[in-house]
Order: sequence, then structure tokens, then C-alpha cells
Amino acid sequence: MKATTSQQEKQQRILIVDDHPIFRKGIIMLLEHEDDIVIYGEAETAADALRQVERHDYDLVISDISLEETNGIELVKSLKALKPHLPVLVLSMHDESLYAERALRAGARGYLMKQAPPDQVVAAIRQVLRGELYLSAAANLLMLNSFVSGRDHSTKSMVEKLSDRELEIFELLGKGRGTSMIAHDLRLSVKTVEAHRSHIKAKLGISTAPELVRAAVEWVTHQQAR
Amino acid sequence: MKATTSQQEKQQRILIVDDHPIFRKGIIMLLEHEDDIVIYGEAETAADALRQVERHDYDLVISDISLEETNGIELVKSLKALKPHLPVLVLSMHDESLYAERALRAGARGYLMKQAPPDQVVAAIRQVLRGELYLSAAANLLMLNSFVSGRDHSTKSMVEKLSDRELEIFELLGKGRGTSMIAHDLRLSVKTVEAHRSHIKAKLGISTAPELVRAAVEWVTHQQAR
DNA sequence: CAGCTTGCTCGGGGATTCCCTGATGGCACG
DNA sequence: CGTGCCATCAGGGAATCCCCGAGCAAGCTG
Repeated sequence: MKATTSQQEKQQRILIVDDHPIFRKGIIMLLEHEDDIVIYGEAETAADALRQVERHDYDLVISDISLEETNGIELVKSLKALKPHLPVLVLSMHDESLYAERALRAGARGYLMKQAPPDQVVAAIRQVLRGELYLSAAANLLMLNSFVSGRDHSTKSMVEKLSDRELEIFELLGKGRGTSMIAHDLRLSVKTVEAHRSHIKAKLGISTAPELVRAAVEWVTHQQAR
Repeated sequence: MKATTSQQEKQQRILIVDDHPIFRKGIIMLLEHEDDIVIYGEAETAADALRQVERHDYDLVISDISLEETNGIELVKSLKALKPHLPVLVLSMHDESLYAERALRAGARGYLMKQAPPDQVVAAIRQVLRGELYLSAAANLLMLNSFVSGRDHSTKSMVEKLSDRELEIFELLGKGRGTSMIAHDLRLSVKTVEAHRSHIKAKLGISTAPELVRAAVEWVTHQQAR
């Protein structure tokens, strides 16, 4: 817990976590002329980051999502466990829809892509420092799909909205089975399987067939049944 | 462009190609104190890079391997076609296993991971500027392996048997893109994408389309999302 | 250099799947 | 006893998958 003193003299101290030294330098250079913000520490690994957070007081942690050993999401969770009120801004290489949602679920206060223009990065940092939530436009849009449609989405996994039969087919899709294969396995008409696919897509906010298969494969492989 | 006082020494002019602004800043900062080297231009896309190379004289191009639209390998090829003697140093955030060999075969003069420490990056830049070849230790080792083992195809990862173009399409498949989407992204005919899919399936020993997508999704997620 | 292989690019055409619009019956809930 | 959700399936047009094939460029080989 930290008193939000709006003194001009007090600098906001940031820990930057990224396994790419050059990228860390980029962030430093980005904030070079922001007098009220200072990169107070750097970390390459999740373990390193946790060690530094224990040792010093930071006002914000900026972390890459794909670290060397641990997943960036796991780091967010660990940080939340250690310092619940320390905000974390997550950066990601790709605009992967999955990670934005997972990061926020894990307790991150912002999500931003590394492709973002510098001023947007600074804006995101300031916004999170003020205690607000930051979502880039693209991530925001993806969130809309899952959040707006149902407020229960944030706690429940989307897949839990599927019916038994739909989940069964979803899992088969994730194992690489085709429509006709599934129909044969389940002794159903191909048309029925197609109908289920369609309903699954609707419930999951997916619009194309390849995206559906991708979601199913990742679901099956990651066993995220919580 | 800052006017430099030293005139006896010609500054080496570098074009940096990367779709992450922050990373470009990192490189700039890295070379800030190297007086004989100057980042003379930045580019976000392959098309942008080609335009700049046509317009100005550069001594070196530093390029990321995974750009927004075009593959970094393709950019290397295009650059070689345009300016055969302009050296290119390729940076990658992935490990070397797959792309190092492809990059060099495409005409790159060096290959380096983004995780590399700053001094190593500077060393690589200088080495390539001198006309030498630079390979990071890990990449070096892998190259030797691939030469020594010769025709050892079975132990290699299946994916390594794919051609550049095939790998590119395989990755897009793993990101949930459909055939026509890929054709549009790569400015190809749908028929061509279908042909590539077919060849990938043959090389990977896959017989059905859903299995192909599953393999691609799992490969992509295991490759870079960890 | 002529021949061979590999990679990249497409087309034809039939089989299959995708996707939208319904439609039917069952079951639960209020 | 309507209303909603679920599971099942059909029709039909668009898109795809997948088998055939072909042309062209580049690189290797004898």
C-alpha cells in the first residue's frame, strides 16, 4: 500500500522486466525526458523480478509476457501475491487475443502491444500509475467480445457456457478431428455437427472456422479447465 | 541528422528495420556512444525498408526477422536483389534453431538473438560492417550440427524440412488464419496457398486438414508463447 | 553446359466442408 | 402451457479441400 502523494518531487519508480536487453534500453530511452518517472530497476527473469520487488519499493512493474522460463502471466500472479497493490503493465509481442484476457484475469492493470507507438506507451504507463486500467484499442476490442456479451464471463471460462454436447465436439475439434470424423465417431449427421460448431462459435465469439479450431486446440492442450 | 564535426572519419550509416518502435529506440540508445556509427534511418515494414534503401546509401541494414506483413527472410532476399553488397544483420527473438540457417541462405551476413547482451550486439554490428560474417555462439553450434549430421532428417524437427514459404504459411495456419486470409495477406492466389498446404502435409506426414491446423497451432504456441 | 532437383507459383474440377436459414421434437422451468 | 434451451437434421450456395497437372526460376551435379 502506498500513499498517493502527488508531490512534484517524488519520482515514480518503475521496474522493467524483459529478457531482451535492447528492449529494456528502448523503454529507458522512451522515459528519458519524463522527469517524474524513473526506471529504478531492470530484471531479466521472473525470479529476478520478484527478488527486486521484495527489496525495493516500486510504483509500477512493466513486464513482457513471454519471458525466458516462466510465463509472464505467472509472474503477474506472483507479483499480486507478493504486493497486491503494485500495478503491473503487461507488454506483448504479438496481438494475441488470449493473453490480454489472461493477463487481466491474473491481475495486470494494463495490456499493451510492443508495436504500439512510443507516446501510447507513455500514456499507458501514466494511466496505470494513476491507478486506472489501460487497454490498447485492439485489446479493448477483443475484450468486448467476451465481456460485454455476459458479465459472468470474467469469472467463468467461456467454455463453461457450452452445453455438454458442444463441449464434447469442441474437444474433438481440438484433437484435430474433422467434421465428418466427429459425425462418425458420435454417430451423428454431419449436419448436426455443423450446427454444434456454429453454436460453439456463437457462444465463444468466434467468427471463422480456422479460429475455432485454433481455440479448440489451445483449449485442449492447455487444459485450462478452471 | 546532426552535423558531425569529425570529417576525416566517415560514419557508418545504418538502417534499422523493426515493427516495434521501442526496440528501435533500444538499438539507437545502444549505439548512442559509438561515434562512428549512426542510425540513419528507421523502417517499420519491409516495403518501407526497401523504399529507404533505394533512396539513401546505407552501410548496413539491421532487421528483425518477424515483421508485420512480410517475413524477414523475404526482406533479406529483396534487399539482396536490390543491393547485393549491402550487408544485412538479422535479429530474432526466437532461438536460432530454425531461422539462422534460412537467414544466411537468403543472404544475411549475420544472425543474432534479441536476448543477446548489448556489447555482443555492438560487436556483431562492427563485425558485419567489416565485411565479416557474424554468428552467435548458439547459432554457430547449430549450424555445425546441421552440416555434420548431413542427411539426418529423421532426428530433425519435422518443421525444419519445410521451405521458407511453407514455414511462413504454417505459422499463419497456427495463428488461426484461413486459406483465403493467408492468400490475401501474402498477396498470393488461393491455389498457391492450397498447394503449400498440401506440400506441408506431405512433408509432415499429415493426411487431413484439421490435423494440419492442429499441428500448426501447437507448433506456434510451443514455439514462442512460452 | 546440359540435365536434374527443388521451390514457388497457379489452374481444373470434383468432393467436402462451411455457413446461413429454418424445422422438429424433447425437456425443464415458471 | 407458453417460453427457452438443447439436440437433431435438411437445403443450398459459397468456400474449402484435395487430387490432378504445369510453367518458371534458381541451384546443384556430372
